[in-house]
Amino acid sequence: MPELPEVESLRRQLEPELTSRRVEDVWFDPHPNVLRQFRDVGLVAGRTIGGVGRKGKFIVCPLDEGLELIMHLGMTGAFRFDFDDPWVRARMWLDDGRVLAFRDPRRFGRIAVVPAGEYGAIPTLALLGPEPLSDEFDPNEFASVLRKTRAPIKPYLLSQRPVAGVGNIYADEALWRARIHPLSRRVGPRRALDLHGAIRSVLAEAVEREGTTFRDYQMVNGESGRNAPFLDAYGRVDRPCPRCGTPLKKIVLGGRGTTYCPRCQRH
DNA sequence: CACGCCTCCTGTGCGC
DNA sequence: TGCGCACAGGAGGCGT
Repeated sequence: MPELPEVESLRRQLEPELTSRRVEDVWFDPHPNVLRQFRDVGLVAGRTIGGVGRKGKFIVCPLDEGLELIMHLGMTGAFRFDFDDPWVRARMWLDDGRVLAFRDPRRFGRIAVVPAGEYGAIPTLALLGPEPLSDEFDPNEFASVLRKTRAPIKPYLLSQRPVAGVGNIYADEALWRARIHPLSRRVGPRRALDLHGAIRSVLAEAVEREGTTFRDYQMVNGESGRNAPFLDAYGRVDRPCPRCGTPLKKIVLGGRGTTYCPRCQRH
């Protein structure tokens, strides 16, 4: 469930704690499914963390020696300090005596150490679209990209290619706000501009509220994000559309639950 | 080659 | 009460 606002909130919490810290040692769960998700994690031992950045849903930390630490929370990933339970999949001992724990019950999270900027082994990061809250997310370019695809708009948004960081919750929210049907295969320039604005506003508001806690997402201190009560579409099947009162409808699209307003969001 | 479907994993909540 | 099952959804991989 962590999408851009959740990952950005975590990044902001981790940055003051991790910047300039040296990683004394690292441990990770030898479970085969964890090993498949992790790549060269041992290389972080002895390295100093230069900062905590973010690209879409990936946390990207520059290390010395020209390396980068890439962390992705998957569905249930979380960071805690000096924390232990059976779902901790990795630990990093820091030079201030604290231990950063990566907790991930479902083992969908990923951690990798790569040469800085070399993302060939991480395809979604290599092909990542523009950062939605930065100037690189250009409305006209977005419209032009949308014109070229024939995929239904929602799964296309989830691919991370037209724009970075949008997941299931904020895709539903942005499409509802822009009044676009999630199955729409043709999003013209006018609607593309609406969607561009909706993505920006939905994400920016959620960042301000430190993310949406629907199930699993927790901040570094264990607290929940405050955005859930402000959701208009996601998770509100059969409840009235906040705009027109029509009961919201739920379909499965690309294997994912999708909630939308059958009246406001037409094909 | 873009697209669509399946898989990975485990906790939760529902109906019977 | 207990069981079985659908569901939650990140990204990767593979078939068409």
